[in-house]
Amino acid sequence: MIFKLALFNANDCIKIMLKKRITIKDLARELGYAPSTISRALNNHPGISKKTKEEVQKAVKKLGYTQNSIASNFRKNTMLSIGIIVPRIGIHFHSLVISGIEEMAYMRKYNVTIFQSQDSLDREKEIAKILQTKMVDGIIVCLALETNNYDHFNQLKDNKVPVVFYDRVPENYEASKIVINDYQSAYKATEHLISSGCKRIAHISGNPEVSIYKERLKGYKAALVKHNIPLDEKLIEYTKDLNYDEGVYSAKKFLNLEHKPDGIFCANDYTAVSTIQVFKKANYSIPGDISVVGFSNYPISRIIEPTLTTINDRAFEMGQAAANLLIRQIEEKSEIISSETVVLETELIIRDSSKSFNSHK
Amino acid sequence: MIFKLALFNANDCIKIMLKKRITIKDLARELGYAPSTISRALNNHPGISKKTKEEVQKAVKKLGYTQNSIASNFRKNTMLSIGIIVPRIGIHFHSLVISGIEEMAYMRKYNVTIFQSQDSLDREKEIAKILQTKMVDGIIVCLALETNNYDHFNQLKDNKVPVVFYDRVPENYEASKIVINDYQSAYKATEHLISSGCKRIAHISGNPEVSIYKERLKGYKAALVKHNIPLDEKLIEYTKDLNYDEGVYSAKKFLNLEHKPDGIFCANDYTAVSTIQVFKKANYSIPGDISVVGFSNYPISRIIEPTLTTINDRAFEMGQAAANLLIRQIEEKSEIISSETVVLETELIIRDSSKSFNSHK
DNA sequence: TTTTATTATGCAAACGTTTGCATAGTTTAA
DNA sequence: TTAAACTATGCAAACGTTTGCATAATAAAA
Repeated sequence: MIFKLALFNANDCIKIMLKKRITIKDLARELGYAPSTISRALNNHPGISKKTKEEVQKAVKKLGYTQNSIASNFRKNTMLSIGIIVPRIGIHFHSLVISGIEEMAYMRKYNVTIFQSQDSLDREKEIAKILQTKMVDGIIVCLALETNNYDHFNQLKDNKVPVVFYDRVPENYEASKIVINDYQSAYKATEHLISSGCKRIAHISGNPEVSIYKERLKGYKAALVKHNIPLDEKLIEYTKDLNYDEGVYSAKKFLNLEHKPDGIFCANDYTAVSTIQVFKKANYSIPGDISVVGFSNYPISRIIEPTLTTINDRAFEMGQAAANLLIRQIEEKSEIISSETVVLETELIIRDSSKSFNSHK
Repeated sequence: MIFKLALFNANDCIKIMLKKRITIKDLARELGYAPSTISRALNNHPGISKKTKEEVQKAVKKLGYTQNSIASNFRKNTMLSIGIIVPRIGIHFHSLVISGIEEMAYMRKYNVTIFQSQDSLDREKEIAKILQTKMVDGIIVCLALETNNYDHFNQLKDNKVPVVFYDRVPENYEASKIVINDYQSAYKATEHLISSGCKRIAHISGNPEVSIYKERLKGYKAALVKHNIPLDEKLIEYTKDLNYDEGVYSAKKFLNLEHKPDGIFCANDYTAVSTIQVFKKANYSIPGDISVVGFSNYPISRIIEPTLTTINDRAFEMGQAAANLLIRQIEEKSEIISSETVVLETELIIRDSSKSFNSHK
């Protein structure tokens, strides 16, 4: 033990005994180099000889040096870090997006700090304030349900922190956005119902103040109009946040109509699932009597009986795309942050809750 | 315009024009105070007069100052940040835990940085290396499936970075842990099947090398033994990671047994759901012919028909508890980091996939 | 041999904030 | 009136790393 300790100089001994962190200076003292040389050696700078680099690596192991990345980030004035503001992490869609973001960020050596707005505008503002303190190099946001104005993101813009929005994105606000084409997707879903023989198609909508639900509603209507099917407001149910119970409620209303629908396009899978269950319980056959199409391709859509025809909303890819775009903007460092909108292609996944194109008579 | 600009001094003008960040020094110059005074004013230090604090706040607004928290963290040698290593964010259980962590952390002014190990030991090691560079003040980990040795956490220990494990925790390794009592929970679940009249109870297990699944298996066996029901290895199916398809496979094997089970305890809800579906498809009535109990209380357990009796594994609370314990350890700063294990109480949620205590004859 | 490149290293400042100690000014107590 | 206490502020160092510039040492070219 004494022999082992003798290999260290007095100062290092003290550091080790006090469990102080070993710094570059300690390595410098140990090896008789200047701190700058150590720094360059650690960063594999070309001007440092191979021999020295090896010496340094050996000393790193010996003294147990780990970089103080706060100091490094401070000096380099970059965090290699991106922030996410998400309504709720527990919602499957968002957790998939976050997963995609993390995956892409990790590859590019960035790390990812998450915040939940809990769908509250106030909290979103608070978080925006926290994030503009140079804590992150860029931010990815899905707006809170409550959010109807975007001033709190201006400060970030002013400080040249790039922001990329996804899914619930601000309207009439210059910013980078990653979205799917909700209009087009809803159109596609509705058209699928039409072409599989449905004549009276209902829609369970989210809050139409929120742009994505507004677009889905529009797409639904456009498909009907295109195929000369009259719109009927009784066939549209508006919900607050498209949860399971609201789906039950809406489906029951459809069930009680004198002239019942033979197809329902739901703005998400939760309501689609509850719709299926309500109609099954009322002894309707799906898709025999009524077809149901959802939106999002949640895991449950493959499990519910019948399995649910739905739109794959590409959550994971959305996260990847958001991280990708954000990091590009961070690293561009041009004077003006460019605004770019990426629209991801969705796909209609046809399962058993709707008749397939071929099977309709 | 000129008048407005005249309110700024020359230096500030340059800063603003170049869009350089405003610092404490700029505020100091603007107001004729020392930077230290500004710093104290901003941090609401008692030694600074109210008048000065107000002046400073006014200048902050005027010049648009935001703190450089990298610098601040650097100087204070703390990040107010906790890291999470999680197998996969997209798994609902983990996203709930993360949600709980974020919630607690946010209240305590910490932020949360997430990493996915993708259930890979190598990646877990890599992340541990990244995290020990003083990037975070403490770490919360759920081990990767592959992980069978814990040396990569020793470096963290050496650098006095507290670590709290949850759910999949290391065995025979001194560390803080947040767990549920898997043994007890499985015992409870199995006993419920017994007391609702089942005589032949099967089990779908996860990988029994993983401690939580080993414990669930043990609990299952113990309940049988306690109630004098003979163990039968044919009634136990081992899976790799308890996914839906493995559940289907296992359930079919049970279905093909000459002497079929009348109750199945599944180590998670996915396999329970597939079990229900397999038996339903084979025209078994649930819970009439066979009862099924799951584990985790996933959202799907309330939707599947029949709704699934399961164990509430308290994911959100687990996250809260982990963050709580970790932050306490961070702030204790005692010389030795204490190891503490918190066992959360689970509850059996009885739904329609098993007969209730009262209804069994 | 002298000049010019080339290579390897060191010096010292800088990044923005915080903080222990010092000090000037003011009030209170003796 | 002087000492003591308190208030408000300033000075300067410190945190650990990086980096532009300078320099010493060596090798190559003239």
